[in-house]
Amino acid sequence: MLKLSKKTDYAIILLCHLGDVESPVSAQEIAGNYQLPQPMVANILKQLGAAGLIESVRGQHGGYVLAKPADAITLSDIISATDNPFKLVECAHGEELCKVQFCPTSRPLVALHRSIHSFMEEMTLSMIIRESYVENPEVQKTHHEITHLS
Amino acid sequence: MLKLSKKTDYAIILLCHLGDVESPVSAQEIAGNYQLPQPMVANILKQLGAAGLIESVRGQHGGYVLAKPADAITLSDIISATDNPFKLVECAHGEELCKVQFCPTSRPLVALHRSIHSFMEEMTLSMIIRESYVENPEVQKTHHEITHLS
DNA sequence: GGAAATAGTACTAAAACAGTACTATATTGT
DNA sequence: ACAATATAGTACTGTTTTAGTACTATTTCC
Repeated sequence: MLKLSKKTDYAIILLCHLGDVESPVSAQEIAGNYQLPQPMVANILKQLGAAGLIESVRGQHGGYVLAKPADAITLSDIISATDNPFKLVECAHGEELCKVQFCPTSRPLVALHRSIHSFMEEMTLSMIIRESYVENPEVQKTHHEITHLS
Repeated sequence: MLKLSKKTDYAIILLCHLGDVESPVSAQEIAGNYQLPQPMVANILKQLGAAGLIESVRGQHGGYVLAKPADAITLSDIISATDNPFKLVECAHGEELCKVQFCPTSRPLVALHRSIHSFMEEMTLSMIIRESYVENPEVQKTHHEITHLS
């Protein structure tokens, strides 16, 4: 089904959190804050670090901070880091068939793919954080007190 | 991962095909045309029929036709028919937690969900068919000769 | 009645996902 | 020095989802 994996789901939450603070935050701290399984959170942060979206500080008071401004991180970046790069469809026929230059088998989905992909390229972390406040205009708390809902 | 299931992938192809013809087309005919497994195609057509997107004609020269104009069928409709209705995220915490009225856990994703969902509501089958021609401006054949590619 | 089509539903193997576990390394504080 | 607390890297496993198949019943045309 067309839905975000929990990994990406969590990753967005974690990144929103990191976008609201300056000093490094540990995996344990975030996991506790959102009641998420600590090993899961730790793993996702590792992946986000490996993808270059966040930077790590090792050692006793270590943790993670954003590696770049929140408006330089796109939804596409996040999905690429936690799942594979976004691909709306796979070639449904044999691989060899679809590697020919002018594959005769379907292009309607390519247009769709591009539309959604460019949407994700334009949707930045800062926009996500901003929209979360708009959703809760009456609530005046820092973002990391607001978590997620389906 | 955020991708269409093969079912939906195929469904779009099938619907594009039906959008280009007037008389009923059988599952076998379509399967042969696109080299797709016949039982799979048959099953998807059944589902699309149950969802009211296409109408069936039973009997020897039966088949399927669109139940409504191609610009009245949205991508959202198609996904709802073949997979479940689009839901970007599930509640990642316990179900009981997120059923409370003002769930404190995250709303950034709700905004995302709405954006993508409205995109899918606006993307009609006729747009998909039209864009497939734009993709292949040099090719002047009926659409059902053009299939799909990842 | 036979052929060819849809209707409905149940089943299964393979792949993806979610979550856990373990070992190694780095940094801080005492 | 050493204990505590953190990240780094990676491997493993049970569960769920997906993709595809199979079977039986019904409808329609010839």
